[in-house]
Amino acid sequence: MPADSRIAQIAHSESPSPPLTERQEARRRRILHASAQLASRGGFDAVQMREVAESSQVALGTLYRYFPSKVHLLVATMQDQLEHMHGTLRKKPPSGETPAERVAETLMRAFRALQREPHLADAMVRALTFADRSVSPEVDQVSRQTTAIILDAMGLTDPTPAQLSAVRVIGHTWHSALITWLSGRASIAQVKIDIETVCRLIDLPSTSD
Amino acid sequence: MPADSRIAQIAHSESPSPPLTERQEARRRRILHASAQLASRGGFDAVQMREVAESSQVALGTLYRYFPSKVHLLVATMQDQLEHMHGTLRKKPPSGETPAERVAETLMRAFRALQREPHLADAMVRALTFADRSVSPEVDQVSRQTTAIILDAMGLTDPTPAQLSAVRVIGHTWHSALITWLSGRASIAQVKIDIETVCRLIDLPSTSD
DNA sequence: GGCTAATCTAGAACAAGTTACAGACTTGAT
DNA sequence: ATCAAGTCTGTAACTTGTTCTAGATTAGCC
Repeated sequence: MPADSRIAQIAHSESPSPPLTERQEARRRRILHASAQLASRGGFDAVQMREVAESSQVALGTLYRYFPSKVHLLVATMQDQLEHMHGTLRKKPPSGETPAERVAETLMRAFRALQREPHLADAMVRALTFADRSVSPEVDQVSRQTTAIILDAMGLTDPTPAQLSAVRVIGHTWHSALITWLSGRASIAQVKIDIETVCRLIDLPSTSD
Repeated sequence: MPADSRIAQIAHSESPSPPLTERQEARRRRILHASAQLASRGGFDAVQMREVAESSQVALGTLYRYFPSKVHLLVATMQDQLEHMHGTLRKKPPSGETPAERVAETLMRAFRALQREPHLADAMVRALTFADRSVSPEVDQVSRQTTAIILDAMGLTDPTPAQLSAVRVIGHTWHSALITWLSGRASIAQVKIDIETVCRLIDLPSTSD
């Protein structure tokens, strides 16, 4: 069997892969840091694999061993940032009365954070939606993380299927609205309205049948 | 002034550009046809510019004069297909009682059409969400077309702002759900549920304030 | 028909993602 | 300390999107 590509899967404790050594963990961090930094400068296009490699002091081949494609790298970068954001959001829970208000508040807070680094947001979101099947596990992980953030904001531990569907739809809207904003086709105000609109789904009485 | 790139804008009667000659119109059709054909075979990756050029019997440079990038080409392909689909949908209007039902029915019908050519759908949708600012006008046109289809299904001629926002959110959900299906992260059943869920927004009493 | 500007063709050249490979370095087991 | 297996490095090659160029063709106009 080829000795290759065992590291790539380790990232998000899925399978029982051998743990990374300290130096490997450090390499991985350097790479993610370089990726985020380059992305912050010029978005998706500015994250060039050769530059990431150089800037994180790693050979190109090594970079590819850790992240098997540019999209993998950027999705991993997003996971990283999302974790960070989830932590931040936890500290100051939303203050709204209803679940819908709290979710909208949380998403708008996240949105404002992204506005501070629009290029980074661009790189991550474009990678996410451009990802093909080979990145599905990683993208799915991002979805779960997003779902967790929304459920957190709702204050629910045990959602019904109808609520889960509403949460998925909110996630859809969130990503897609973000894209329209990033590509200059929607204003911040419009994104806000759309988020508030979709959040009303939460307070809806669940369907019967 | 550079004589270049006047053709590219003509596609969707926006500015008063000189009309295409017959042979040019034919070239344009050949290119779009080749693009759709290659996309049907293997999705986004299978649409290779050199192949499109060869297959439509046009020089590479000419291809780029008509469509300034691969994404432009695929978005134009989508416009083309959408027009076709809008025509088809018009012929058999949805039968549901409420606007929400009719919209859901229409979208599911469109979804079934896409399922017949999943690779083509993949190529078009990936291009659409990957498009950067330079493609905004074209992407926007696709959005308008989608909006028109949804409004048509609702049977509305003069929507309120709240309804427009609901329609936008439905469009977001539609695109994003499509992507999750195309990349194998959601089942057809799940897409159906999400569409039905978001369509409930339509029948909601409009917000005051 | 002949002129001029615009367009088209063929093909080379360039850019960035990805792969391949030979040799140096680490790691873990003995 | 030594050996084998696995990793990392540096570099070249390959692929596909995109750009460039020189020469042929076409379209509109006299």
